[in-house]
Amino acid sequence: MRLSPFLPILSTRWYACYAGALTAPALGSPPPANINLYISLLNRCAEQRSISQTRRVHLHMNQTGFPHLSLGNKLVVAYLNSGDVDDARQVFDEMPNPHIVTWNAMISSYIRHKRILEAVSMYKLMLVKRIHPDEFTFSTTFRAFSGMRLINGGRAVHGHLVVLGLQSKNLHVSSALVDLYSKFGRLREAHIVYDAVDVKDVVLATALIVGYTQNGEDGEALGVFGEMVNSGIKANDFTFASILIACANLKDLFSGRMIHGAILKSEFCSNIAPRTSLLSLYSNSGLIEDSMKIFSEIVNPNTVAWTAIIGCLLNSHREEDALSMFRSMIFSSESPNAFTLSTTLAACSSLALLNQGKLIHAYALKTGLDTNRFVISALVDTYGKCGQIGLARMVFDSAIVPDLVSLNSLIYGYAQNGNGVEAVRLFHMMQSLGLGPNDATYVNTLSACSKSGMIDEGRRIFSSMVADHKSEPSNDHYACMVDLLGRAGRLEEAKELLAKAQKPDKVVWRALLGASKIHGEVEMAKWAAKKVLELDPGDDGTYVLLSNMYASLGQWEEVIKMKCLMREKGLKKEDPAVSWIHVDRAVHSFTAGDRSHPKGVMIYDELERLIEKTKGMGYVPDTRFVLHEMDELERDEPLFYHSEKLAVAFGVLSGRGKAYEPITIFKNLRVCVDCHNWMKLVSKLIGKEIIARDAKRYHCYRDGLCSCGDYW
DNA sequence: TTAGGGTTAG
Repeated sequence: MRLSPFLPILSTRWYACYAGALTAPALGSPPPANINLYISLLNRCAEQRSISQTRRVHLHMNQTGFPHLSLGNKLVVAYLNSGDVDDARQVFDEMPNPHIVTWNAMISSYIRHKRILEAVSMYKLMLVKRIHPDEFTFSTTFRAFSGMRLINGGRAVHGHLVVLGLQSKNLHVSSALVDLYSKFGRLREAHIVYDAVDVKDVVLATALIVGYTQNGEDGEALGVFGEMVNSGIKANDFTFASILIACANLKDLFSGRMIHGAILKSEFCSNIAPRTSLLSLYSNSGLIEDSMKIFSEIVNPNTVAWTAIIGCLLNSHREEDALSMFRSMIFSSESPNAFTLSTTLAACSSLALLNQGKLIHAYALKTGLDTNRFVISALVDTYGKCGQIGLARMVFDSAIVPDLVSLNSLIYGYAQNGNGVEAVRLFHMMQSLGLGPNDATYVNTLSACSKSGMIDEGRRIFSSMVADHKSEPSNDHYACMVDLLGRAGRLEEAKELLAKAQKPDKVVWRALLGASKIHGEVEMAKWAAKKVLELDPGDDGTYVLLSNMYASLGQWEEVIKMKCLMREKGLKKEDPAVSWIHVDRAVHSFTAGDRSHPKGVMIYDELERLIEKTKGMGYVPDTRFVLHEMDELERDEPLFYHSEKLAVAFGVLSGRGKAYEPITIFKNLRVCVDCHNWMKLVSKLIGKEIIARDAKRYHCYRDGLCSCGDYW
């Protein structure tokens, strides 16, 4: 048999395929057009999802001049299956009368490729051409409107559905509609659609359950789940994954454990989604070891499972473990996504690990995840908490669309870094960025005013919050204002303001207690402490705070009373003060009077030397704070050996002779007044910047001054 | 057709 001149277009295998279908190929001429041949070829192209073969058959059809109009539907599907929506559309547009199935295939392909706008315009084109949509059209179009976040468009399509009388019975349509309304928080409407279906199935019920959990109505989700089980519908892995999230949000360990049992008995016990939800359930209930066990039983964790376990560790304040889990993930076959990066950045932010944060930033830039708003916010937060407010600002400015959370983080960054003026400036210009303040914006801005002593500005913002937003200030806002006024010594004014709070919580009273302590107002401190303990009798921090205040005033009998009271109540002591510093890729931590470091002798020598030199510059030890972080056993240790001083001494020792680099130390509690004064002088003495991050903020000491302006 | 993981504040 002579080969056809068209053979190069098709491979031998394909030739064999059509040769078999041809009855009598004419020698020397193109194969005759044969509809059955093309149908079989196009079916095969669609099955094998092969774009190159689809193009060849298409070309072949053009070359033979075969009118492919009747084959258009097949050709469109072959292109769509091969992932080429644009070529499919071209063929589609040439067809005089595409089949409804072809319209639907086009719409759902656009959705699959996240080209939602085109999906919706396709639906509109259908209406213009007076093509009657069918049930499949509706279910895909609802998904398109849901993806575009256009509730009104979706509603209008719902209207068409009702007009055509197709609305109630079809499960696919109803599920898509429940999903659409749920995504817009319209649970009442979602539930009406759900109720209208007589014979429900697991997908429909799961869509409603997910709607409720994603809108914070977890109790309702449990209700729908109960109804579903009672009506004999069997849950699948999607249902289990979702309902466990409802239990996790409600911290309903009892129901969660029952569902865990049901999963173990089901065929879905090894599926990853329900297992991932179980992780979250146990983590939310404070059972991190159970979460770890479940994770360890997952054979090949995917990105979601890795992210979940990193988040669990973070929630349990095990940031170091969260980071090492992230490293394990990098070595696995799964790649981090935006969820993973924002979670991991939160761990970096919490530990103020600048270099780790920068590595993740680099990864985000490389993978294009740097445009994700969650990643941006987490980066702004991390840089802010690492004292790199310039970088935080750069990341914020790099966002194409400004985002409220990242702006809130930036405001807080400026607050922490002692630039209250810029924080307030940002607050005032946010409207021009098209962003409206939320509760967190006010908390952050007011706390910026508080940290920078901007009393009048804080007052103005607080009043404007009520006037402009007509919202009642929350306890958090009252706490900020009490803190602002109290720190500035206006305790009576703070007390008057507090009286206006409808139902002040312990956060508000603790703000007053803290301010009273700063100003040595014993009676007010006692009153505030009493209120805190009424609201939370187990608040050990309050006992410690009172005890420290008595100590700073030299009222030792009261100190002893407090300690006895704590012992009686079985409360644990406050966490001991720890300071740490990163040197040569290792973390070196110190507690007060700690001599356990291998270079202990050298560190103490260095510290003595620094203290002597700074005394010469006017350093006078402030002995009021001796007990601040000392245990009874260490009371005889001089004030000089506070943890942050040891960390600074080690930093000076390690940095000597090396290229310039600021000394960065961290402390788990707030930095003490004496150490604060001392570090200012050390920065001048050694001609280097000292950066100290304490529990609340950053202090950048340079040339004898601190960025906080001595107000923290 | 339905699912699980994410950023800020006191």
